[in-house]
Amino acid sequence: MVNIKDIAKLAGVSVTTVSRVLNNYPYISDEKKAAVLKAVQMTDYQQNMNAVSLRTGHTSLIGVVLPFSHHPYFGLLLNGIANEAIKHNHKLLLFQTNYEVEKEIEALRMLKEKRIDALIFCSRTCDWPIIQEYFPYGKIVLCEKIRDGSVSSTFVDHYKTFMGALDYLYDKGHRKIGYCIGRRSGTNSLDREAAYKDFITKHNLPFHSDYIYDHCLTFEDSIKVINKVKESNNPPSALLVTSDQTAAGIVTCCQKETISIPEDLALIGFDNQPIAKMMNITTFDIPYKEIGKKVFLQAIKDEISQEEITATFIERNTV
Amino acid sequence: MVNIKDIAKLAGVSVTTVSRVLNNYPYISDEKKAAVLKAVQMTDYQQNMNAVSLRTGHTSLIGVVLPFSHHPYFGLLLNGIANEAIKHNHKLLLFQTNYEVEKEIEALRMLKEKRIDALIFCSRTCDWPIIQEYFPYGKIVLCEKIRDGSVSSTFVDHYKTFMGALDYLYDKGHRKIGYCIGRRSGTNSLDREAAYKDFITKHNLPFHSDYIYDHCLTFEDSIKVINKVKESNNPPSALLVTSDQTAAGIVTCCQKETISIPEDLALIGFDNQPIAKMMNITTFDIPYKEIGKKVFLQAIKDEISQEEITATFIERNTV
DNA sequence: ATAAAATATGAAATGCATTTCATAGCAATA
DNA sequence: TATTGCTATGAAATGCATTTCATATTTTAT
Repeated sequence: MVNIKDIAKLAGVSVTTVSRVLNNYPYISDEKKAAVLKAVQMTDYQQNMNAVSLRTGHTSLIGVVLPFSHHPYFGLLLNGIANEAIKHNHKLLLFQTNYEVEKEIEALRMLKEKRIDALIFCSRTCDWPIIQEYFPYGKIVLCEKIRDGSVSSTFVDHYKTFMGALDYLYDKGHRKIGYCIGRRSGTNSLDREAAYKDFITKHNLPFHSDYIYDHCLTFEDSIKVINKVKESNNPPSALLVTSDQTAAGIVTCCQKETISIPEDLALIGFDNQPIAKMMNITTFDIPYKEIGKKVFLQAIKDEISQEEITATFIERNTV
Repeated sequence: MVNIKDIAKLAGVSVTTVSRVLNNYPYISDEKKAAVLKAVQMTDYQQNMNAVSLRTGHTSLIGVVLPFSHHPYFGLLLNGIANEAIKHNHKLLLFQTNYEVEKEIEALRMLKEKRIDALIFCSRTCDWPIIQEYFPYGKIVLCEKIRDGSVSSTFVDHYKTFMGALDYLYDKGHRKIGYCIGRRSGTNSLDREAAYKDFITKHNLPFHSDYIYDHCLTFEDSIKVINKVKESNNPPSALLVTSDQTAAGIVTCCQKETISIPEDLALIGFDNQPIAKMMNITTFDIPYKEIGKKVFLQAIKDEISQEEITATFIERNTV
């Protein structure tokens, strides 16, 4: 394999000059530059990026942590990040964690190993202090609201959004409201739970723990929800569904089960995915690609910043 | 930042010994080993993987090329690859190409730059000779049928599968069969087109170019299909839909439009996604996670191999 | 008892490119 | 004219860890 030394010899210059040509250093005579370029061409030379990274201390690689990539939520986010990465000539290292802490730590460790310049957490399971340990080793960016201003993040205020949705349903007359969520833990989920609890307290409504439907991520997860709703002798009259996929599934299920929407069951989805538009589901538009873009930009910037993204309510026909 | 030299000094041994301890070389006295480990612990030392990679020539990084990650097809494939990568202590570098050749070449270049050990193409746009150029620089694995045995691949025989589906529809009495596909180009699409053309030739059926519906990937892409079907004065009586997402969308559309399935329009989907089961769509099960797993294994193995994956027909209610 | 094999350790070479330092000619400025 | 700034180039140091040699001490085998 040909290296910079070979090029130098071939072009009759020093390795310094070769390096300078390769890195567009301005003060090089045209002859030497041409000679180097010719040698590169002839030998089909390519820098060894491990050597470059060792020397310069950075890799143009950004880590992305997400539990799985086959859900539209993460798919879209990843898409947004990837598109922006391309623009800035960075590559992405993917860490699929299945929500396992050990995998998240592995990703963090790669900051320390200098294999990545920064790390984006699309979602996390590990505790905050673990993340903090790795602050010295590179930029860490999250997709959740951060109390202290210690790291950059781009986030949707889920408390606010959830409360807005709940109030809307309340105004429409609903008193038995439930919600479907991907997982109970995680900052974003806890924020929504807090909103839900504050809401029922505010309006003096009874708390039904069975109005909270867990593990709702996909289209088919709706089956379990509708089965539970059918079995209940006091079912909710409205559901907040944190994924449009599941909301669409619920609509489909209800058609089969002759549960009419919104009369028997009102629905508010989240994400404003194309399927929600197609099925006329009232939802919140959340610009995931935009979030992906922002989060990437934060990852490559030196300054720490917090960006709040607003979810916009889209009224359609399921309430 | 503390390096191996610092550890050596601290532990009172040579850097060689430190390296050996770190790499589990067998012949080290217990005292020295303990001293090194203690120094590592104390200083929170972590190897610089760029230096390791520079020296050893490999990175434990595998590149994955795919057009986009927000479609279940690629999401599932990626998931399968990622799960297997974890088992083998490898990480994935993601190349999202949007089917652009330039991006694919960038991915290939990273083999040459020694940033990745191998490259998996989930889908490609670039021509074969371009790929061939990079054979010397690392293992390349594809998800398509390979003529010559020059690279490893895991693939579904789409010609065979498509022909099987067409024959099935023919036996059921269908003579006006169309199909929905993601893109017209690409080996897999061309294989299906070949099957389609051979099929109509075999049965002496007329070729309607408008029976081929392009750009069908997502649920909502079904709208265009159904609109075209409605407008046609000689619409197909059956459709092969290469993505269950789109097939599910078609089912949903048809419900609204009161086109009854399978009477007015028969449907065979592909992928056997959960949504197909839920909506009772006749489809082909294609084990994408399994393909992902295989393809990863091929990427880290030295030998070249070709693995054919069989798509299994699942009869449900849309034919 | 002696040769061969196993255990244990370190100095120095190596992988490859960037960057600092040093040097020198030439043009612009004071 | 003297001084500063720009252009141009290369030797050597540097980033960090692995691996090859070289060497020495113990064991084991013959």
